[in-house]
Amino acid sequence: MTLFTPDYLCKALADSTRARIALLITREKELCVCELTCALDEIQPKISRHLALLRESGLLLDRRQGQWVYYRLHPDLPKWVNKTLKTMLDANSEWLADNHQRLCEMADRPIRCC
Amino acid sequence: MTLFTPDYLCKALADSTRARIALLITREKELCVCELTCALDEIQPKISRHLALLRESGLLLDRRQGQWVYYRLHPDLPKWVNKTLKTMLDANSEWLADNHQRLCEMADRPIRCC
DNA sequence: TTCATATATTTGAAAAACCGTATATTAGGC
DNA sequence: GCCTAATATACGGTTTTTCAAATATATGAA
Repeated sequence: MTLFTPDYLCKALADSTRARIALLITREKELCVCELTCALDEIQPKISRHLALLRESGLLLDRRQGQWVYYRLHPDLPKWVNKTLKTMLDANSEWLADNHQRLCEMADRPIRCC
Repeated sequence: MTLFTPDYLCKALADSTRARIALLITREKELCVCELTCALDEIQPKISRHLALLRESGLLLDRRQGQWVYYRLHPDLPKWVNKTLKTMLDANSEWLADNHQRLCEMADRPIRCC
């Protein structure tokens, strides 16, 4: 079990790419690597590397479904972490607007079946 | 005016020293450098350096009163930043317990007169 | 002015973070 | 098996962060 402290959480989110990933996932519940790559308009290795950091930090959990790997918030996060993410998301929708729009306009988004 | 984004705030708090300073000040409203130096049990230049970062980031505001310099949260912070700090503080009192105790036991704390 | 206390800044080095590119791995369809 | 798409990791280099130690500045008291 990961011990979340304020500086630990902030270190995980102290990067634009990771903060955007975390908030988009907070909003959408679950996203796969290619959806995030499209939403953030970044190259895939960069997204994967930051996702690995977020997974290793204990913030995200992944599951593979066929070729795709989906990431979601870890279900056992302390309540204050979820609350913090929600607060940040609610107040920063403008900051995420471009990412959200690219996600919505993405062609051939993979279909979740479970 | 500083533009606060989630990653910007998290970068400011992505260090144990700075996170403790920010939360102690959130709790105590205002603290001077020597109080923080005592509460965190760190050398003074280290505290001053991190305070300068927090001030330059727009999170803290300082005022000099005699020999002492007091730091408080910047009054113009976005609401979500205050809310985030409050959430972190409320859920992490245990993490701050030692710092808070050292502050309470500190001898000759400077007296605020204004 | 001289001394002491509180605070800030500079310096130089070590550690950590971040990036793009190249390469591995894994799954699915033929 | 081979090929392709999705994802992960390794490599090498640049930038950023952090630190302790030394020094500078500012205030108040004598």
